[in-house]
Amino acid sequence: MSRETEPRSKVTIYDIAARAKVSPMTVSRVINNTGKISEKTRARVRRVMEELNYVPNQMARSLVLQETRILFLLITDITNPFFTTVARGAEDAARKLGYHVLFGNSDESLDKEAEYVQTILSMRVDGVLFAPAGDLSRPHLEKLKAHKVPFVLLDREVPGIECDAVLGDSKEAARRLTELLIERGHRRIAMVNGSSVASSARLRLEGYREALKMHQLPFDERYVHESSFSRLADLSAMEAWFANLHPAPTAVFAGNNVLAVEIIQIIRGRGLKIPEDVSVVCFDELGAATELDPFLTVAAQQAYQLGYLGMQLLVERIREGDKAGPWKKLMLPAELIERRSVASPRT
Amino acid sequence: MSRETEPRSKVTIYDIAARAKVSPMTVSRVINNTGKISEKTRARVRRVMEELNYVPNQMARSLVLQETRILFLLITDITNPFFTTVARGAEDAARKLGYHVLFGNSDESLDKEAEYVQTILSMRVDGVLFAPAGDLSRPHLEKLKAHKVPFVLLDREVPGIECDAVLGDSKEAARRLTELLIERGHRRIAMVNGSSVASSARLRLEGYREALKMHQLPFDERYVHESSFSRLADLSAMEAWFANLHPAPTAVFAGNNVLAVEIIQIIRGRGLKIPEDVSVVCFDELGAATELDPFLTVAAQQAYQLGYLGMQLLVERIREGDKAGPWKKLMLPAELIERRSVASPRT
DNA sequence: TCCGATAATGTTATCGGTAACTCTAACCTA
DNA sequence: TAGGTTAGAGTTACCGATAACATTATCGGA
Repeated sequence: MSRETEPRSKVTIYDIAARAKVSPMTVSRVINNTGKISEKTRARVRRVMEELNYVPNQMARSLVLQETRILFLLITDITNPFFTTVARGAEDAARKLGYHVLFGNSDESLDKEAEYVQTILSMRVDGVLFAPAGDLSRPHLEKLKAHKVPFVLLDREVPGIECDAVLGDSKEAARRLTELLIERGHRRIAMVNGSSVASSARLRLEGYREALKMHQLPFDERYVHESSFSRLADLSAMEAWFANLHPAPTAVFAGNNVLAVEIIQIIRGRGLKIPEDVSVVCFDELGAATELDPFLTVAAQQAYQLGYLGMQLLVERIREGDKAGPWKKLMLPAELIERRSVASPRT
Repeated sequence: MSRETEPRSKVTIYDIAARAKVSPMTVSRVINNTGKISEKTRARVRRVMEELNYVPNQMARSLVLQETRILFLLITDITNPFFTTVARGAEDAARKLGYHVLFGNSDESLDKEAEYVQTILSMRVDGVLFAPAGDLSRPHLEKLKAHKVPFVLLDREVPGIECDAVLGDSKEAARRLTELLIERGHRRIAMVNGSSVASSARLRLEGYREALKMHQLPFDERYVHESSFSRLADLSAMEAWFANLHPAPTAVFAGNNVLAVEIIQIIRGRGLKIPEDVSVVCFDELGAATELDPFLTVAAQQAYQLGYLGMQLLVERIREGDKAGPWKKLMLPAELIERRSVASPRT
C-alpha cells in the first residue's frame, strides 16, 4: 500500500534532503555534527532519516575522505589459538578506536600473502597489522611502503624492513625454557622449530643455543629439526629425524604449540611417556581446551596484548601521518608456566 | 632525483590515461578486459600501469558498480575452535568465489550484534553469513531484510525469519549422544546447555528428551542446567546446580565444547573421576590441541563444511538477485566420535 | 539608518571509477 | 560508389558523499 513508509534499499542523502526540504549538504552536516544547524532543521532531518531508515554509504564517504576506517589483520594460521587470541585483541582495539577489521589468513604461504597485499592496496585500507610468512615477505612489505600504507609487523620481523612491530621476546623466553630443562638435569635437549625464514624461529633457536652455551653444553645441529609453525600433513620427516637421534634426547623444546602437538604424537607413537621418558616444553598455549588437562610446560606469549597493542600502535602511526616519529618496537615478555610435561631425566 | 619513477600513492586511471595518451575509459577497458581495444594500445596502457605501479581503487569501483565484493562473517565466539574452523571454511570459499571477508565477533551479545549490523549496512557488503546470538536477533535480521542485504544463517535459526541457513543436525546428534549414554547403562543423565534463546540449544535439549523418552526414562528438568555457549567468568551457578543434584547423575551431556570444559572442571573439582564416576559427552571438538589426549566422546560438527557451504550458498543467493528461488536449508550431520570419557555407571 | 559580523543554509566541484552513448575512420557489399 | 558495419577509440553523466566557497537573513552597534 503505502510505498512511502516501506524502506527501499537505496536511500541517499538526496532522498532525505528532498523530503526534509533542505539541501543534501545540510543532511551531511546533521549526520556528521559539523557546521551550524538550527535545532529545528536538525530535528526535522533526523526524523526523516529515521522514517526512511537511512544508513550512510561508507564507500562513498571513503572515496571523498580518502580513508576507509578499515584496518587489515593478516595472520599466518587462523586455526592456531595463538593467532585467534591475537585476532580478538586486535578486533577489540580496532572497535574501540572506531575502525573495522578485514582479515586474511596467509597459511604461511607467500603466494597467498601476495594476493592479500593486492587486496589491501585495492581496498585502500587505512593500515595493516601484518604477520609476515618470513623474510621473503620483504617485497610485499616494500610494496606497502611504496604505496604509503602504514603497517605494523606482528610476531615476526623482516630484515631490511624498517617499521613498527609488536613482538614476543622469543629469544629470552626460549633461553629460559631451555634453561628450565637444563636445571632439571637434561643434557640432550632436542628442538623442533618452525622454518628459519621466520625471525621468531631464528630467535628461538638462538635462545636455545645461548642457554646451552651458558651451561657449557655442546650444540649439536643434528638435534635441531626445522619444520613448519603451521600444521603439516606429512610428519614423516619429523618422525624419521626423531627416530634416528642417537643417543636419544631426554627432552624436546618445540618452537610453538602446533609443533608441540606434532612431536608429542610422534614421541608417544614410539611408546615413550611424557615426562617420564621425554620432557617437552613449547612456545604458546594450546587453547582453552587444555584447561581440562593442563599438561604442557609452556612459554605463554601475551597473544591478546600483541593484537591489542599492535592495533593501537597502528592507529597511532596512521594518525601521525607524514610527520613520522621514530619506529616503535614493542617486545612483550612471555610467561613461563610450569606444568607436568617436564621431569628429570632417568639416571 | 627522478620524480617520475618514484611511485606516489595515489595513481588513478587519469594518470595512466595521460601518460599513455588515451582516455580514462580506455584504461578502464584494459583493466576490465571489456570492449574492443587494439593490441597496441592495450600493451601501451599495460606498460604505463606497471611503470606507475597502479592499483585500482576498489572503493570507487564499488560505488559505481553497486557491489563491494565483500562478504561479512559474523560469529558469536572467535575463541571457540568450532567457529574458527567455520571461519577458515568461509574464507576459503569466499576467496575461491572472488570475494573478501570482513569479520565480526558478537560474543553472544545483542548489543555488539546490533553494532555489527550497522557496520554491515554502511559498508554495503554484498552479503552476510550470520551466526545469530539468539531469537532476539530477529529485529537485526529484519533490518537486513528491509535493506535487501542477502544473508545466510549459520549454526542457529531464528523463529519468524525466513531465509537460507546452514546448520548442524543438533537434534539428531543430541539424541544419538544421549542414547549412547543410555546404552552404556546410564539412567540419570544431566545436561548443561547453552541459552535457550539459541535454536541449537533448544534442539539439543529436544534430542536429549527424545532419547530419554525412547528408552522410557523420565525427564526431570532439575537435571538440566541452562548456562551459556560461550565462556562464563562466573561458574558458581553451574557448580551449585551440580552439587545439589540428588541423586547425583552418572553422566553429563554438555551442549557444546565450552560447556564441556566447564562442567568437567567442576566435576573434577569435586574429586570425581571421568569416566569412572561420571561420564561426559559433548557437542563439537575441542580444538587441535586435544589430539594430544583424545579424551572426550563428542558429536563433531562439520565446522569447515558449514563455513564453506554457507558462503557458497550466500554467493548463489547474491547471484540469483531478485528472481529468488525457494529458501535453502543445509543440515549437516555430526559425526559421533567415541573416546574415553564414557564408561558404564558404577553398579 | 546603514554596515559588518554572524548564523544558517545552498551551490559547485571532486573523489576514482564505469555505463551508455557518440564519434571517426576503415572496410565491405550490392 | 553510396550506404551500412564495425573496430577502436572518446564524451558525458553518475554512483553518494564532503570540502570549500557562496549566499541569504538577522542583529547589534556606531
